[in-house]
Amino acid sequence: MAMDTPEKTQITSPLSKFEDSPVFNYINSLSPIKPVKSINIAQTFHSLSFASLPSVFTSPHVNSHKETRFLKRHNYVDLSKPEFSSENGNEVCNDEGLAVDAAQLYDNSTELQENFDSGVSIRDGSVEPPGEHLKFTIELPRTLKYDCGSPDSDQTPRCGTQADIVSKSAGTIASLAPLTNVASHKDSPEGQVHLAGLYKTDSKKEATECDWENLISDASDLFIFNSPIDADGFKELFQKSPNPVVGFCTSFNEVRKMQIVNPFGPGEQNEKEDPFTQPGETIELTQMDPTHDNLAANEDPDKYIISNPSKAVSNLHRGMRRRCLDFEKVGARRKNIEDGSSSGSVVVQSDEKITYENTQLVPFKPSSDSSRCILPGIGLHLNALAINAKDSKKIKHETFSSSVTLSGSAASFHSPTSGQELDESLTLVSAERDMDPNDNVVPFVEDFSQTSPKKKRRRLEGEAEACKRCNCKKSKCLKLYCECFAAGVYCIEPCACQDCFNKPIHEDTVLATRKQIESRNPLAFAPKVIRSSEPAPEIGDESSKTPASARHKRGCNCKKSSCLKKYCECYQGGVGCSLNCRCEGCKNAFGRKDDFPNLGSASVEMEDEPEDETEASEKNGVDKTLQKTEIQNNDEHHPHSALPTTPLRFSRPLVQLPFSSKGKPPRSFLGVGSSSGLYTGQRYGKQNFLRPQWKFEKQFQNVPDDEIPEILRENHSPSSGIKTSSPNSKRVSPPQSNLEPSPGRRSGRKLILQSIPSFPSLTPHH
DNA sequence: GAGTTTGAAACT
DNA sequence: CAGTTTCAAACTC
Repeated sequence: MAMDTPEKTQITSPLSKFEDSPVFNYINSLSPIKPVKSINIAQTFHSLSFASLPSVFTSPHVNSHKETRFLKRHNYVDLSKPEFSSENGNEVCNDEGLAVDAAQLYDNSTELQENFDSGVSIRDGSVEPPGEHLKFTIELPRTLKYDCGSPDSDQTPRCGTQADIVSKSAGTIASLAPLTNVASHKDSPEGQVHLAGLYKTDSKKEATECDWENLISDASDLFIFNSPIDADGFKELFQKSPNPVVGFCTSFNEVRKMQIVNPFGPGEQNEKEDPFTQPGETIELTQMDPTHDNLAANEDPDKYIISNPSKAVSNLHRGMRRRCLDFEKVGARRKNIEDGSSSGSVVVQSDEKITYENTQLVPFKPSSDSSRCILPGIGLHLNALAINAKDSKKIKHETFSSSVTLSGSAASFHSPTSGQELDESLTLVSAERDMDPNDNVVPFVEDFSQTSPKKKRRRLEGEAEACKRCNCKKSKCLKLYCECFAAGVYCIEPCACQDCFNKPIHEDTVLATRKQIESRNPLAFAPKVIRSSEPAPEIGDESSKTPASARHKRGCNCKKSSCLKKYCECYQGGVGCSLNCRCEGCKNAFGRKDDFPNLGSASVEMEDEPEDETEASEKNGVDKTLQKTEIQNNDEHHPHSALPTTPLRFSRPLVQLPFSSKGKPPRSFLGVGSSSGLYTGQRYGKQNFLRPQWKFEKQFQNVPDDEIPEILRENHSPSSGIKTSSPNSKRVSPPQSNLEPSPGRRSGRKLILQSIPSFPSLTPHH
């Protein structure tokens, strides 16, 4: 179980008002299971690796719901896409689907409310005032845009200009529904533009409301999986919450209802069968001018009340799929396809998700939008992120989303309240971007999907992003040697690999291989870098100060690089070496192994820990030339250097990764992806894998031990991490989804996300 | 861009 | 589990 417990028992510093609010607490207290799932979904890898995910969840429905939610979001985003207006006949399908989804969303929400309160049948939903939902739908994208829109901006998100609440909301939303955003972005780069337009136009006030609504809805979605009771509790808490935002509760309630009420039944229905699905409506949506600010406000909600859950779901999945390699589901999906019965509407109880996806995929492939059609699959998202990160803001945007996605579920689960954190995370994302000097801001408009290989290539070099591009010659991209594979993403165009099997076409092979590898090492696809929470309760105060903010799960084994080059996974991951490392002559700028806090050792020295090698050397009074020797002596000299995590932590953020300009983000970060990510994302996620997770990280950190899987528990104490071992006897630290390669960037933030195990082991049986 | 170095992953 | 080989990224030129 485990994975993440949203519960933050200890929050060192309130990131936001929200956190303090009862609501936040409530959310945190929610069952850990849900978040995990979310995470899995979000992350490329996680989902892949866990065949046993279901075990975590009590019922498949839950999963379905969640996914459904994402899809819906996704759809919303899509609504704003230009495609709707597109003249292209091919798009009709897409548009239709989108429209349907949006309508559905609305419809569902409405229905849910009705049902929830009055027990009215689902269909009654039409009665309800759609306004909010619609608005909400649209708003979401905006919000994201809002926050994420300016990756370039400094630490300060755009939203900074708006009321805090708004920004928070946005942030929260983003975190909560990263998938949706991501998917939308990915699916249609064009859509981003529209979104941007919307964003620009919408009024702050409205945005605020919407944001909250979105936030709530997202949160509710997360919670939905929980029992209705929980939802109620949450609701109550929420209402009690001091939060000034008006209508928040209302929105939340609605959302909650929606989710609870809509257990999927609708999704299962065939589109045609669904009385609510109306082509005409679809058209309306299509016609909508994405650029309009407030569709919700202006538009008649009723128009949108088209519900086609199936499509919505499929859309959702679609978005997810692309980003992540969902090995587990691949098989199922494939089966569905083969069945032929799967006209899309057909629902397979066992894997509703898949079913929907299939449906979705079919219609979309034909789409004129190249971006959509390219890889039916999975993993694209992360790749896309990586690819584009450098080139465009849009990419950044996506990255953000993706990162969120990776951690997303968990994150969202944790805290709706963490708006601030979200903002921060956003900022972080921006920061990451910033890390790479080469990262030129490109207009979101740019369609990354269409980027030429050259561009991608270019990105490769400069990109700090986690894009995974491999150059495998012999491994067929089916071994961990392959960064793409390791990150849980399919290889894509930018890859220069040969004989690549890491493609959707070979998903069965990929899946099988993955399983094989996981059987050998369950943590093989887990994020390599684990960000441990700051304070380790077990450790003394000193230790708590020294959170080895992040450590490589297995530790490195560097012999010649002194952990000063990217050969070193620790260094590459932007983390200091730990006791787990067997490195020789460690000079890791992010933290020397020697400096790694030992229990009991307190050391002041850490404070001095040099951010960069030079500094470190100086501080230590060691001449670089002598460093080697010195390093060896470090243990003796600084045995206690245990230190200082604190100093390290904070100092690190300031430090820029040496490889920032050219370097890719650490693989582990991707994990997002996927594997990284992602519980990740992909992405983290590749990260893009996912990096935005930072904000989530914090939450994870404080999770009580009981709720945290043992694996994760290690994170609490640096020392513990060391103890951890993989089944293979390898030292494995709790997986973490770090999207961010460069902890340094995140200075001062408690972003440490304790990794969420990507593998099944996390499940209850664990 | 080719060649070298490096260390993780895989293999024995 | 240790040692060796394979591999591809990182790095250098």
